[in-house]
Amino acid sequence: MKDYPEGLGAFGRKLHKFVPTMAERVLLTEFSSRRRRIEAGEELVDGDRPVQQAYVLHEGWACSYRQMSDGSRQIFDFRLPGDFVGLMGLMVDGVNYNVVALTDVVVSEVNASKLVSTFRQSPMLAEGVLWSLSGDNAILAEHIVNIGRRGALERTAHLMIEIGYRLNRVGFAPADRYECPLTQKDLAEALGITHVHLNRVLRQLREEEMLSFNDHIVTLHDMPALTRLAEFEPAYLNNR
Amino acid sequence: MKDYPEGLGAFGRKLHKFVPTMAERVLLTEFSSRRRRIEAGEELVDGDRPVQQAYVLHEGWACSYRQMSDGSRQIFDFRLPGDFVGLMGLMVDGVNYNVVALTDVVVSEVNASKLVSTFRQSPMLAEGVLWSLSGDNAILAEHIVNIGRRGALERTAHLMIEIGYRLNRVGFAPADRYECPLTQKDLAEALGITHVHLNRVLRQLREEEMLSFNDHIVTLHDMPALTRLAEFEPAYLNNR
DNA sequence: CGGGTGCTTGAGCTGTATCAACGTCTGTGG
DNA sequence: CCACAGACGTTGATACAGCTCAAGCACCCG
Repeated sequence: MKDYPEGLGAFGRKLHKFVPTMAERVLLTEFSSRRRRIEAGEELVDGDRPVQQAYVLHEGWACSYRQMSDGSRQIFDFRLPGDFVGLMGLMVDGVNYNVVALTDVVVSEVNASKLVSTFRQSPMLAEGVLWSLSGDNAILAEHIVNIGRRGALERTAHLMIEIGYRLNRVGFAPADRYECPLTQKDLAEALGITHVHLNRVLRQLREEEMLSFNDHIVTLHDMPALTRLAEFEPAYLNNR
Repeated sequence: MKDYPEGLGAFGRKLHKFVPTMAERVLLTEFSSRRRRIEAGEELVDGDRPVQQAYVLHEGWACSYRQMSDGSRQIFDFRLPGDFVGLMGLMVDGVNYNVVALTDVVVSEVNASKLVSTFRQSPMLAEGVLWSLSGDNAILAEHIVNIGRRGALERTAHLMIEIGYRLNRVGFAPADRYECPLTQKDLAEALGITHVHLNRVLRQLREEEMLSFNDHIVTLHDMPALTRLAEFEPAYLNNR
């Protein structure tokens, strides 16, 4: 739809604004190189391990979460194609969360020296990285608002719309439908409610013909109604 | 306590790791220049206004919040001395949150061109900005965990400890005591509970002699007990 | 065929919200 | 100097959203 660099996939699509020259193009390509596949269930970032490695996620889903001592966990963000994973780990010694692959994923590794050398070679791309992190920030802030102020129904609708938007933005889904590898338990852990209650919420959303989630397919049947219900405003996803 | 640049205050103290040379020192000083005072109650960032200006906060407290259509609001972060305010606004067209000064504050303005020129002149400082934003990210993630998974008592304890830590880190408070300009309503809006319920929670924390909040002074009477209760782990605040 | 994983539903409980009232302090204007 | 209004904090009574515990169902896979 837009004139972004072809062949760089979701990542290039997201950062296309920061790749004006051929030189930047080459650097960005470097970020997307040496791809490798990681299986569902593997931890991309593990707070208990010392060594930290960041990634660019090209395909598949991951989630950032915090394991609680009582056995429950809180997912605080999903990582979708085009997103950085674990960037923070490069900047600090330790980190107290994990990131796990929810599906098989394809990633490029980003280590600290690659990041630093990119900063030296292209201030423009440094801005791009900052921009990307700002976007993550906005998403986290929105999740706080979602969990802190909205009821379970609105909250669920909001997250489902958000994910749809983010997938659509990087060309991984049409506007009203996407494949969603999450279990109800995963979703509930992201929303701060129990999976039992989420199940009832999903039923209600289905009965009111706003949204369905079956066989790992989410369908947003009635976007206007959903948007109204959740008070969803896409501004924070800083599209283009 | 450490060998950080004197005269740059909280901001220099936070970023001292990224100021190895005199050249960087000068650039950082530039970030702290042209200070001005803004009164309590003024909006530093307003999502409804087009123009966006970022700040370095030198003194005083601010908070980032989202106004909900039903009149309630969710505070998702407090901004304390040494923190950036509204950095994201420089990177995107619009923003859907506000930042308001909770006390009179002293700030330096940071505009987009200053930020970009700094990126060009010092990749090291660019890293510093990235590091700072990573820290904000970690704080937001922790707030999601706090609101999503902890009960009101633990949640309150956690936030109070966090703020104490952050103030202590930039030299604005001893380890177990700080001046806190928040009202119970503000705090409740950050914690995702009502001010009525917060009042009861504070009473309980007081009665169990863990924490008191009177006359705008927070005293952490029993840090070990509080830390245990809230499962507080300071790692995410990436001190030094 | 048996066991695991994920989904669904029911019944009862509880943490937090809501509504309402009152107390205290502070600043303001008569 | 008093009267009053407006913030803020405190407490009680009641309601309800979401939790817990428990069970059963539908798959899928070895």
